[in-house]
Amino acid sequence: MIMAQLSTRDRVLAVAGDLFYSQGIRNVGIDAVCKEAGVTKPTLYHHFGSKDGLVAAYLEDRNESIFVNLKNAADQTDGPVSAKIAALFERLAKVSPRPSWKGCPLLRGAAEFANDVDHPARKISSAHKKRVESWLTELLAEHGVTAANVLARQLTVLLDGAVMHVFLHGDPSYARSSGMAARTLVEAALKEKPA
Amino acid sequence: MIMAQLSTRDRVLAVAGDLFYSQGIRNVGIDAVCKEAGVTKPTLYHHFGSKDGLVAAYLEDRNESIFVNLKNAADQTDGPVSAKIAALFERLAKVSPRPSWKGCPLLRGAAEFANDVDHPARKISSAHKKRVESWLTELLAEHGVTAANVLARQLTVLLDGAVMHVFLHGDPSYARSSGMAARTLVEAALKEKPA
DNA sequence: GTCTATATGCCGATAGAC
DNA sequence: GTCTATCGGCATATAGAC
Repeated sequence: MIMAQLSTRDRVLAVAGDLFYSQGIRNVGIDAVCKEAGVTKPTLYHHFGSKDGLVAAYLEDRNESIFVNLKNAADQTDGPVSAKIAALFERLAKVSPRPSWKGCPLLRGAAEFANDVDHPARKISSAHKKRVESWLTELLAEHGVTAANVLARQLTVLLDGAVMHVFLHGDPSYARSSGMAARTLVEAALKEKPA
Repeated sequence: MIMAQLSTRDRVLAVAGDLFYSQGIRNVGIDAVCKEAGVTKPTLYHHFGSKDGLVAAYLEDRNESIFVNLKNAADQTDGPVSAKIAALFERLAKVSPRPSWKGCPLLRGAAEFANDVDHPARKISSAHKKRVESWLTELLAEHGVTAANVLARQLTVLLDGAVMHVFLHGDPSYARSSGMAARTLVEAALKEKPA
């Protein structure tokens, strides 16, 4: 990561993001973030207010980048909707073998704060998944799927299940198996009432 | 929980399980477990060796009870395989609204220790999901599904995706939507080569 | 906006007695 | 098998100077 040109705030956020994602949010202390970013604690607290504030900024950042990546994967795939959907799973299969890949930061964040429904991590994670679901609903509807909202839910659930299992077993083949299931679901929905 | 008749070890384990599940493993200290169980730290360490040892015992315990519950849900449902599979999702919809329900302890445990592939929590969680997958493979094969192993993977992934999303949004309807998808997948597999 | 220095409390784990 | 007492370390957060 080239950070020389970043503002202090952005540099701290970038470092925190790396550490939170690779080590787990609750497993990373403010001290470690400060040390790695080359700032002192009062500076960090000046910009983010609290650790929860820093966590929220981190997850909002991932929310945005992941959403953009998903959209790009679909947009850059030609062919029927089923191919666009399959591309999301193919992207998972392609990205997950990287040593730094450790699952979905939003899902993991929500799991780490299971004790507190009102924690920012929970709210941001839920909103992110709803956002993906809404986007998929639009995409499917545009391509003539009736009851697009139901199928969008099913595919979002399937995709996150795939993420969890690829992570759990360290095996990207779960992404491809799940991608085949996604294809089946899309095609079954199209048969109900063809476009 | 009635614990008067339990051995010290089992009482500590029961208390630790409640706390780990409701508060998150990393968020619960040894002190809290000891206080709640009415023992001192050396006693806990005598029985479990370390916090990781206690965590492993907790997750092994949940592995067993969850697996039994899933099997029971399928066994107690009559009709075609698709109905037995749908029953797993129906069980999720039924159980998840309880205030104490906070998702899958194995998935959450794995997420909490994302930084360490060799942590007992990771191994136990992975083994548990493989166990469910193997059981489903058998169940599907017995009912005439060809390529039962592929379908078992897809259904396991879908089920855990449903668990995560029901948890994330606090909305059991994700279980029913996913159950419908599971039905579709099973029926599509049976059409490939009917029993 | 960034620093030095520190408050305050909880963490996992253990020595040694009985 | 269970206790009292305690170790050393790290957690989040802040007071006050510049």
